Amino acid sequence: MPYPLDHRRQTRTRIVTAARKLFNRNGFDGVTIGQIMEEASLTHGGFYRHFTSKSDLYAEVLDCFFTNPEWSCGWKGMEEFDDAAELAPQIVRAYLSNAHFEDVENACPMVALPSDVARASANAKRAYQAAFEGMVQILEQGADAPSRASALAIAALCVGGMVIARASDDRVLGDELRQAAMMVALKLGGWDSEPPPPRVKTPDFNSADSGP
Amino acid sequence: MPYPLDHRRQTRTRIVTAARKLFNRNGFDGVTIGQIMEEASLTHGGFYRHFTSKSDLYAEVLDCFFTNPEWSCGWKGMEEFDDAAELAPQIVRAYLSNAHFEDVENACPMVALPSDVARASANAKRAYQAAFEGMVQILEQGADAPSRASALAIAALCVGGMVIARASDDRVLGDELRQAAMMVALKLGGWDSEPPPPRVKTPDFNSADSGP
DNA sequence: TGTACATCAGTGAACGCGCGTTCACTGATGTAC
DNA sequence: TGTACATCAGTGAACGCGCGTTCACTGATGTAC
Repeated sequence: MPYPLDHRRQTRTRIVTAARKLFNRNGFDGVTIGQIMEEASLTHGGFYRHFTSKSDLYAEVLDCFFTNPEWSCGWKGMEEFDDAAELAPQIVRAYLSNAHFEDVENACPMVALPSDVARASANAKRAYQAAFEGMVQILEQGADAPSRASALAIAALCVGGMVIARASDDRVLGDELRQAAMMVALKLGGWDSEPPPPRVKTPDFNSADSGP
Repeated sequence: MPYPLDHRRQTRTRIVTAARKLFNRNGFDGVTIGQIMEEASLTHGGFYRHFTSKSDLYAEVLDCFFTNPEWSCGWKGMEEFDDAAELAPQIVRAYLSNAHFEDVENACPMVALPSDVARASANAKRAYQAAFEGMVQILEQGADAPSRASALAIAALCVGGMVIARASDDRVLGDELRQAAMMVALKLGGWDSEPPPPRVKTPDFNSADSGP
């Protein structure tokens, strides 16, 4: 067995990471295998040592992203919250934050890829759905948690607000929309009276660099 | 000036109509010019008599769709409402209805194409934004209309709910989500106490064929 | 009214580029002895 | 410990297909006389 034991696994991970970044920015058809391999510091020929096709990689990217919490923590910035009642409103704030809006490459793929997934395989859709259900589950937890219907609506506000903001030309409208969605979502969850925990800044919609 | 005066215009419209249908179903990269022209009962070579490029057509499709109300009335089914106070809740119901969910080809492109548009030209984004603002404007009108923030949130619930439902694998979750989004949106708008006008059926989420 | 002409929408073959995929080869490293 | 070997990750040239775009040509129809 030549090469170190996890060499293969590491390379595979590098490819998936590169692909996630590029797919997130440009979608499935907007990215070539050559670009992905170059981003992973490899040449395109080696791709098929790790994946059977481009679609195969796509499914794995979605799955990994939606499954692996660490990948989305850049904009979440909330690892330290184990109290569910505190976690839920913080997720809403982070999801609709400037930081998440601006970091396209590391954004949640629920925002970046919905129409791609709607046309993709059942595998891709399952991965998307799993992510959404995971989000709803978190929102439903906690002391005086919102109803299931409210949790679903809050999640739809988060994803919908971001999706529309990204597809709009005018940043001002996008900001206004995200702020409105955040306000309504927090109210729906019953979190509007609680001040945000002091160690995390409230997203500031007037400054481009704010967010967790 | 050979050919009837509006022959050219009619053909152009046929191409745009065919393109709208196909783009809606398969996205920008998932459709070829040959397919579009075939759908319009023409051969691919003639395409460039009407448009300078595929992107050019795409921008026109978005613009037409978002501007031309008649194109989206299949699922709206609400032309007869001129009373704004009645129109707004009816739009919410129709937007999140089974009919709209199932009719992919004639669906609102805000639902079908958000990630495509997010990566497309400023022209495309402007068209998307115009549609969204149009929707918000309708929701803001009427007697005791909701606040601007509520109108934005209601629109985000409509679009977001549909987008997520389309990208999910499980129809049951999609139905539950759309129902929750509808309930919350109607409540937000203050329309939950009013019964729906008798001449239009309330969307029935348990029957596949319901809707206006 | 009828004929010749001009225009231009539409046709379909051809071009050329890019991309997904394949394949013969290289070379790095673990294993056997 | 050192050498020969086997394995397989990675390379890069090549293939072939599909699609956007071009172009010379056809033919339908309005206009001039």
